[in-house]
Amino acid sequence: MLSTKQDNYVAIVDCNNFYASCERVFNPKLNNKPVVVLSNNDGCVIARSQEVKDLGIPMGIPVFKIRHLVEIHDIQIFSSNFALYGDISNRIMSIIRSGNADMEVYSIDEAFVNVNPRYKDPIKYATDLKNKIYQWTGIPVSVGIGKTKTLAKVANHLSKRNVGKDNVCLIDNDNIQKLLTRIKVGDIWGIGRRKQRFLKINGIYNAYDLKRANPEWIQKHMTVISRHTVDELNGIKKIELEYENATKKSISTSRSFSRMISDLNTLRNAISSHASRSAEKLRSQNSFVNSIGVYLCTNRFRADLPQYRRYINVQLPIALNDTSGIINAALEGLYKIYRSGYEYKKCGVILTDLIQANEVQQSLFYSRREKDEKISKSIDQINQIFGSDTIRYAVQGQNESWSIKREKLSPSYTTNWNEFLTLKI
DNA sequence: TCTGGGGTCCTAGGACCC
DNA sequence: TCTGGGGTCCTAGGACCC
Repeated sequence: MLSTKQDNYVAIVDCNNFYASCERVFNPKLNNKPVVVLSNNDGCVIARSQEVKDLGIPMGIPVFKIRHLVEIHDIQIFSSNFALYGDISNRIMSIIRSGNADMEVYSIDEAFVNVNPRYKDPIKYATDLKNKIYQWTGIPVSVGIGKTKTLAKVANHLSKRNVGKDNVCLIDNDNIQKLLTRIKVGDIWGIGRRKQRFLKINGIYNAYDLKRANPEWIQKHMTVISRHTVDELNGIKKIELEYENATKKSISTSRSFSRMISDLNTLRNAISSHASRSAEKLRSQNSFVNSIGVYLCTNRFRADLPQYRRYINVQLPIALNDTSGIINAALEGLYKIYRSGYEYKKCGVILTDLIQANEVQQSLFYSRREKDEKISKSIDQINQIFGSDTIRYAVQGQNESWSIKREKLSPSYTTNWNEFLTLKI
């Protein structure tokens, strides 16, 4: 009988310390040195090289809390450079795809692969792929293999702890009990802090305990998602690979400010810019939006200041995808929720209830809308050629005093002609 | 002084209806 | 004075992910 996809092994290819590794590719001096990459505004640690993990520095910690360690250990700090990481990610995904793989790009640094049964030896397939990616891009990856996505993720977790061989680990019937026993329940894909706490209270401590739990009981006391996790640990595929590049169901743009903002005018600039950027993302997937959410909030870490946070949804009379219409609706929301007398730290725009262009109903305003759409499309084209924000709406403001701080940015080695690496011969 | 951003999915609970 | 019950739909908020 022909093997079906149902029986195939699933592999997950996961880049090791991805952003930190990207910084190293073009700057070999960083090899063997501790490297961290920071979030927007150079706020929190969002990527750590192995050396930094070994120092016990946790993910997400604000950088000001580890200043002393930075000094002592000469930690190399970088602002996040998503242009660079995105480009390297695309290269890696192309390499995986070039092996005729059925794959799902799961995140910027991870891909699920349906291991074709013509690869008689999944471990060899994974090892070859891993070596090729390293050779062609300089990025080290780990591969986990199992009968389901959840088991592949568990195997991947183990592969980074030197289980298996050369950063490749496969879970099969022979080793599943031994390996799952070594995984804490909170390290399973889909089990977060809260579910972990609940499971522990009920005597379920490791992945093998959860594998043996009663699925009905889990569904009743947790969620259907958690039941799927139990099934997947038992080798029953419940979470399918998504081969197509799915259109997004919501689009959001938000930023923390580099300083506190109180005045409505600056908030208007920020909300307009986020609305404009969201509209671009919307058009890039050929969608229209029916409902626009706007929110703002004060700094929750400043207990000494009055706190305020509010979200509002603006329902549109007709679906839109033009920038000016979307900015107007977002500002309408802003005016409703803005209160003076607060120091705001962050605001954002969320487009929800999206539909594809062919589902849009015709309306009386059709001709007007068509014109706005054409304008937006032209702006997109110009901005694509001459750089984003070459053309923008006046309400977005001239100066961006609210915008982000990136003081430790590495060059965009691969995406900007002016910042290519130059070799001295 | 300084604390990220962008997603998906589920559920509880309110509104509304018969 | 007593004050139904069940269904659907919608949404805000939570949990989780990277």
